[in-house]
Amino acid sequence: MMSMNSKQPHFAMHPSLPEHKYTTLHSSSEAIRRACLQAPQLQSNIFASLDETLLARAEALAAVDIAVSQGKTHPFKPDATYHTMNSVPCSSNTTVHDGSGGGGGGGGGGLISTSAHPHPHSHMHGLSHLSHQAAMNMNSPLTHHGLLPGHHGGGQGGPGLNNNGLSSINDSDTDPRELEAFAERFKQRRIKLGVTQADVGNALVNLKIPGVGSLSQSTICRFESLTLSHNNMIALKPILQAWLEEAEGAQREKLNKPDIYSGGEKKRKRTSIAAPEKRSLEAYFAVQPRPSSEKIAAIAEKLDLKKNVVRVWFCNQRQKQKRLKFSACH
DNA sequence: ATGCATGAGCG
DNA sequence: GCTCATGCATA
Repeated sequence: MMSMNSKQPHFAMHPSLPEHKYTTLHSSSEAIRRACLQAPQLQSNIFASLDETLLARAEALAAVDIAVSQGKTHPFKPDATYHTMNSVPCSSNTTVHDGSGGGGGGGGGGLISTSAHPHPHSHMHGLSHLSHQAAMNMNSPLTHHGLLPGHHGGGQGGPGLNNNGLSSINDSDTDPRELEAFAERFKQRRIKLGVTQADVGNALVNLKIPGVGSLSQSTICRFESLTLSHNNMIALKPILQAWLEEAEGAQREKLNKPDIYSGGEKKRKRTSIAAPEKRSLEAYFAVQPRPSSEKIAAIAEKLDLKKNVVRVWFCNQRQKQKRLKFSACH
């Protein structure tokens, strides 16, 4: 009985997407590169004054990348993972500077909404505001929701501390290793319960935890695969743990007493950036992860992509890289 | 499982 | 305009 169909319409604003060729090709070499290449700052200035030249060069670089990536396979996955892979030596310096590093500081998250998709735009359901940018400021703003596990702000990891009695976080809760272990346990137990990721997300509402609504399959999946930010992982852990305990408890009950009961709008079109363009973007990104609006416009024009698409791509790329760096260092 | 996108909150 | 948390759509 939870009637909600968590799909609310919500049209993106692409009147007519470029409908590029759909290709799925990932050059995972970037992962490696990113993990090791952690001091792009040095080139910021250069990029600032470069223009066609560098762009062209970046593209040339991209071309090289193509050749390379076509010839071999890489051991790494293209996307960052939270896994503690100690193999990659993190340059002592450039480690995890939280977002504040670049230029845009802030960063809020979604809000903790109730699961009752109130508006036709039911976008953010779940908790969101959880960890926020807790890492940047040691005082996580979300704590005022009582949801976020508090903690110091050391380096990347720290959700602000909050002792509302709601959730006190211990060092172990923020320990990457522990989170990783929990995620693994969570997945196994979830599967044992025969529940899908989507089910979990929707079931969270039933926990009646203040501020906690539902979450999407995507988020549950990312939690299990550790592809969320560290703070996000920390914020979600207690919630998912609560669900797990609840679910297992319910199942036990069911086993004891057999019986009881067992049991529209328009869709947004996803833009797909073709492989060649993607490679170029990656090349640009390697040179300058935070291009100015003008640069973005220039790149967009060169690649025949919408400026906003390029901007968002860079944003997402930065998010990914951040995770990557973090996991690489932990 | 993951790519592209939205939107809150912040500077 | 960015970061961050999160979602829809899709491979």
